Amino acid sequence: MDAFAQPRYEARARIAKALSHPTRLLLLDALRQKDLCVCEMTELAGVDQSTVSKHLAILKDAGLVAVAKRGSMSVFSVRCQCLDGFFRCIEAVLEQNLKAQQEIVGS
Amino acid sequence: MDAFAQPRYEARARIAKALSHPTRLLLLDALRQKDLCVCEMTELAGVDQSTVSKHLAILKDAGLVAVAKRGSMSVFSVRCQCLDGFFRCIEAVLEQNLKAQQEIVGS
DNA sequence: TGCCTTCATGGTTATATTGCCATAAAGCAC
DNA sequence: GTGCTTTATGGCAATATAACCATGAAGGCA
Repeated sequence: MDAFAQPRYEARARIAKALSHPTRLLLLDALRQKDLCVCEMTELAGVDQSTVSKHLAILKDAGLVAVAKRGSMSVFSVRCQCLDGFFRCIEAVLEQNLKAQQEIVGS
Repeated sequence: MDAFAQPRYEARARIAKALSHPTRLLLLDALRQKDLCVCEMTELAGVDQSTVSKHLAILKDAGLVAVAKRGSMSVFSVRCQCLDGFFRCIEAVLEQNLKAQQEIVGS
């Protein structure tokens, strides 16, 4: 790989990696509806609060969410509208894979 | 997490995970220009041939690329147009992060 | 046939990720 | 002040990922 291209692809991969865990996708989906604090998301995700906190830190480091302190609570919000494009792409791949599976079964 | 939602998010995450490595992003970018065989991509990526082969297997398992045998060569191609949406999303996040960085420095 | 190219896969090691528990910091109420 | 809530972080164990090397299978050609 080109030495100039490498950091570029690494930066992209860091973003994609933040989007590559089911719990983080769930949290992002929920945050797209409305802003939420950690304890609400802990309930939603059904895993330990520390686990949720770490997932949110990963999303925050990637620049995907923002956090605002409200008293003792941390309220998170999505930081970009562009996630639509990402989710649509994933859905399209899943649909396509499903269709391919059905063709195999049907043949 | 809802027991019904879980497999859904896991399926999404599998696709996203396939997109979360710099070498795989490079390969996909190259394949968006034109179909390529493994040896060409090995040259491009600058890593071991077996490494490229494994990365391609991951992309194939995710349904992101297709492979066609041509003699002793395996020619890969992108399998969905939707990747534009994905890449645009990543670029938007990167741009936004860069802008935020500049604001911090500039303040 | 023999030789070369192309590719996929098993083995191994190093590193990264993920989950929980325990804990500590900070805000709020009393 | 004491408590309770909310959150972030260190520690640790289990698992996953990724790189290389070595090898073997299959195609093409002389």
